[in-house]
Amino acid sequence: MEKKVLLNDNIIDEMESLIKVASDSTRLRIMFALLDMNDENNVVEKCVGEINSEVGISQSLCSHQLKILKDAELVGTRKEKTKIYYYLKDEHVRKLLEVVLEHVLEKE
Amino acid sequence: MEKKVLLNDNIIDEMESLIKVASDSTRLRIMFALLDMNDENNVVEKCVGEINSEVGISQSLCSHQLKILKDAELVGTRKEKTKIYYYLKDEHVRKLLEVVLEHVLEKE
DNA sequence: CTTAAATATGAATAAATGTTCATATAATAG
DNA sequence: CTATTATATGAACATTTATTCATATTTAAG
Repeated sequence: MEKKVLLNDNIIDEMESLIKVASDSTRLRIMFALLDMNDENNVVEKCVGEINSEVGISQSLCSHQLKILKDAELVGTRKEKTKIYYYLKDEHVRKLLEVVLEHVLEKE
Repeated sequence: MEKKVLLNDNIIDEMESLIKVASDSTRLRIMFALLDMNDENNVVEKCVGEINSEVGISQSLCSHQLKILKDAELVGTRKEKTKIYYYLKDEHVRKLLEVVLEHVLEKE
């Protein structure tokens, strides 16, 4: 009953937007590139060039998709000289990727 | 390193498919309708008619979207006379909704 | 067998989305 | 100031997707 009150249209729409951002394979690859080697809770940062070559996509596409991830506040940025470093911003993102990965692996 | 081996294209694609299924407000509403009143780990079942009137969508749309949810194995069905009861099939779905809801509520 | 109730399906349409290409901006080095 | 490197942006296109409408299927009841 309490949950029902919270679940107004606004919240559903925000959930939809957030999940949509995660629902694309290119963006998933980007997020995993930022998750990779993330031992010991260390924050992993990579610049755009590193990301697009690691993921195997064009610079333009990478930049477009990073903008979408940043607008959704799933990644953050840090500027250093000419380079802009991106990192996963939110613990919820990691959990989301974990849950979905588990689900997929379980069905093998 | 171990994770990297697992993350081949197939798995990314399956993750994409799964998240795409969850990334629509109509399907989110349907899933919450099946999650609602789910105290004590009880399984909630509702027939198509109950779902579409509760969610406020047409019978046809509801049926289309339920098919998508079922193909993704996020919901299951049980037949009883002329009615078909749907229920949330997977614990991962609940976790996914939880994580996303938390993320959205935290940003208020 | 006919009718009614519950659900599913197919075609059509409109809207949203991912990707590419060309170009713009910003910052640094020479 | 100019050239170069790194990143961002806008327009265009092709594809996917949600929704509606009309109709089909299934099951039970009379």
